Amino acid sequence: MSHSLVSFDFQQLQSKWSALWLQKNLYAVPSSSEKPKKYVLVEFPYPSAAGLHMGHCRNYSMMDVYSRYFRMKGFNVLYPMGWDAFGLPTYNYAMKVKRDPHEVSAENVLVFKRQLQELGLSFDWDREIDTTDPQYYKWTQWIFVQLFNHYYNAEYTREDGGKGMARPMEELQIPPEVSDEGENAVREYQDLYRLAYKAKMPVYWCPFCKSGVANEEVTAEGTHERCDTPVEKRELEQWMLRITAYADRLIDDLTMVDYPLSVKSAQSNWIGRSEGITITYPVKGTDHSVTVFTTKPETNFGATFIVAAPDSNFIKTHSDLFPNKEAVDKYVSESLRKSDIQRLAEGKTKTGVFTGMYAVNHFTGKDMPIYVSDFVLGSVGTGIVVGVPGHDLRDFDFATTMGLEVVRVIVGEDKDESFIKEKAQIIQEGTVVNSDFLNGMNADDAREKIMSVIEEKGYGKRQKNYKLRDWVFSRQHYWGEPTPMVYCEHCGWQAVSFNELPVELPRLDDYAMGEDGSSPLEKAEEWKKTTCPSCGGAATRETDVMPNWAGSNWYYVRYLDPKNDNELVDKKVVKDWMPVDIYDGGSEHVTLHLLYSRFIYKFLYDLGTVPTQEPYKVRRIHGVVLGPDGKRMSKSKGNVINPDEIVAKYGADIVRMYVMFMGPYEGNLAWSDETLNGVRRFLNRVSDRIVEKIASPAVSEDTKITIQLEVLAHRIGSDITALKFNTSIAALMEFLNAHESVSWTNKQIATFLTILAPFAPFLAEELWSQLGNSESIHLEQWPKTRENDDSGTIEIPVQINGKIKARIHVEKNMSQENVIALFIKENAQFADAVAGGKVVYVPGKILSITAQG
RNA sequence: GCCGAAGUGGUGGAAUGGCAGACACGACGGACUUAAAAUCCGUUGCCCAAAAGGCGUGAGGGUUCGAGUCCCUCCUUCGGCACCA
Repeated sequence: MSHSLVSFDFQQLQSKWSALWLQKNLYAVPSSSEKPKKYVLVEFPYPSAAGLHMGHCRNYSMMDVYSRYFRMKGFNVLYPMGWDAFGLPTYNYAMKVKRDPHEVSAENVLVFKRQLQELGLSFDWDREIDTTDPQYYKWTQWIFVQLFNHYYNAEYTREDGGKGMARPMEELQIPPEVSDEGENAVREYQDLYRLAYKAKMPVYWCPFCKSGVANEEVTAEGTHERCDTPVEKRELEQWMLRITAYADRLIDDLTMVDYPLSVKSAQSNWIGRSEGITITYPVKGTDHSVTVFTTKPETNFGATFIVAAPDSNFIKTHSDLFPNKEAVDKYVSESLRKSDIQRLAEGKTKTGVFTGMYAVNHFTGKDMPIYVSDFVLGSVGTGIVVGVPGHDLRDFDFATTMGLEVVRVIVGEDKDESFIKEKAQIIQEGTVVNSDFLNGMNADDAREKIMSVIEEKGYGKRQKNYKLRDWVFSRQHYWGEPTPMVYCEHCGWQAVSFNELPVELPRLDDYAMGEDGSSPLEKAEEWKKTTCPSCGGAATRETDVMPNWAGSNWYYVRYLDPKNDNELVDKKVVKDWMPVDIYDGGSEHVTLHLLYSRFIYKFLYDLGTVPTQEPYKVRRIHGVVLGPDGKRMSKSKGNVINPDEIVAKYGADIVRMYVMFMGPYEGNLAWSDETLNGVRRFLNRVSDRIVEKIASPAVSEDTKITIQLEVLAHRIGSDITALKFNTSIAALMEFLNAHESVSWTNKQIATFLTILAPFAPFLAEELWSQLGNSESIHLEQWPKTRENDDSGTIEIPVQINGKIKARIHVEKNMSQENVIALFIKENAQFADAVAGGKVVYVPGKILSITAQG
């Protein structure tokens, strides 16, 4: 491999300096310090067999510059790294090559670590964590046990004044009629409230991964987001986490954090809170009733029918009463066979069957026929909706198909009461009509009014509804944290006691998943056998493991105290460091990982383990490095750029600076060898010119260069703070372009190298030592800064009626009067314009004149 | 449909309401070289032969001495959510 393209011997520099930095443990971060703290977090990678991706290089390099800058500014900066090694890719790969995932994972970690170290990233390796290390997952399991041992008291007022808190199970009030029935009844009652609970329910199942997957991991196309296989639904008994208990806090606390608006809205869309009311209508001729949920009760005078979902409880429990039972049963069994995806694919034509029963509208007294239709989802609200065809597009479609009455109850300014489809919606700021006591009110007031009436008369109750579902937390895999639960015939599910943690993953002869979907751990007969923590009798271990999110929910807390064997984290240490000051990551994690980790962190907050309500003060979303063809890099497209090859060819400094220079932080940017060449030329010039300047430094100081260096230090500092790494590098280039042909003093050379150091740590260190320094440049303070050069003269444009007509040289601090006088002296032809017009002088920027007429 | 982001040269992209196109790539011309690579110098938004001049930040309005930037109305692209009641 030829180095002739690079004018410095980067291989020699890298091996020399990285060895020395490691030996001196240059980037070790003390847990406590007089300095202000800054916690810089990047998403930790799963170490796949393919090695580091170019995207990792870019993201970690950018935040490395950020960390190095703040270190030089006097902060105690924590920039840690670890391994999210329980990822599915590692497991799938191990299965493919038929090896123990432990071994494969350990090898991958070594490759990743070597690659990261070669890039000169300033991680504190003493704090390295690995989610597959039993000393780490001991605490992942501990969190699970705590979830099992707590319930959510939504009425509890916390110390911070907020409402709702996880409380120990012992505090849960057991109704007397339950405790009268004995121990088993009490246990069953408690199980209904635990934050981790086992439930048999239809869950998505991935036939490729042979495992259940969370709703959140299924794409809109109905495929598993990890492997793109279409998912099925199966009934499985699974551990669930009651994330829904935290739904309000997960939405409301977004006001406490600085995330991009798009991220906040993705989070709250995902949780999908809607506020409305339930209404219970009597079923005509029976003593039964039907309960709907609606967010638009002000339209209730326009309600003309009721529709229940095929899988709703109402249909299940009333089917024998329906006059049209036969037709209903047929429809229900047909639609239950269809998947959600199928139903949606069948298009907009609504189908349904009349049950033969009627509900009575409280307000109009009219009979509303009760239908069953699959456009209503059993899992949403009460699984039953009230049809208001005048103001809902779906209801309108259904009414049209079934020939049902349409009543208009809200009109816009045009007062048009016709029933065309386009008008079948709520009119913003509309006026209520045809609605008795609501007539003439605007829609918002009418909603409040009718909700109060509904509650007063006992027809229903205000309620919040969420799209968010509880989190399926079981996977039928091998490569995950064992769920620390045992099953006892007498005592039911019991948590493993603290001194038994961690429950280690047993080694197996065959790690493959069972064809029937059973966990590979089912085969660990000896491991499965255990004793019940409660009665001491024989018990069996849970064989499902946790999903790959489990370890990444809380890893940023463990970095603070990675070797603590007595607590998840030391109380004082976590108080000193949290929250994370900036969390850099990808857009693919803005819903799931962010939501899950915020949930678990809030739970830890309720336990008193962590000191703040939110884990991440600032979240930023970096862009993606695309292949040279502008598409996402992938093996199958053959457009993958391998970091090892590029680093071997150009060296770490050039690669680091190129990936930052290629475009803005948040941009998705195509790889370009040509642009990389520009950076290579720049660093060659830096090396060549600085070596020359060291050989013959200036004898007397050119203060202009000194001032320009101070301006440069300021500009780059503020650019780095704003994550504008591309323009920082442009500023370095501009400076060298302007001053490369003259000699600098040693002091000036030193300052320039200090500013360069965060970007090109190896070359800067080398030239620094050639300058005669024995300590590392990376322990230097950031140089003196100056906001702008306000000495000397400057050329400014003169704008007349919006057009540049002249240029004048002015002193930077000259007054408006003097500038105008100077202008007229040099440009007498504009004297009249100035005298009769409006004149604005923006110091150092522009002189603007607007002539009259 | 709802929510969010973004539209600037041949390309990636700069620009606290103040000289649009910084910086870099590419292209063209030149120097060096037997030649290539590497390096160095010059030109490079568009129109016009050039100068002068004019036109230019998706479109159209507006605010302002001054708008890529702020406001209104559109268009287009990308991302997220979606028969969510």
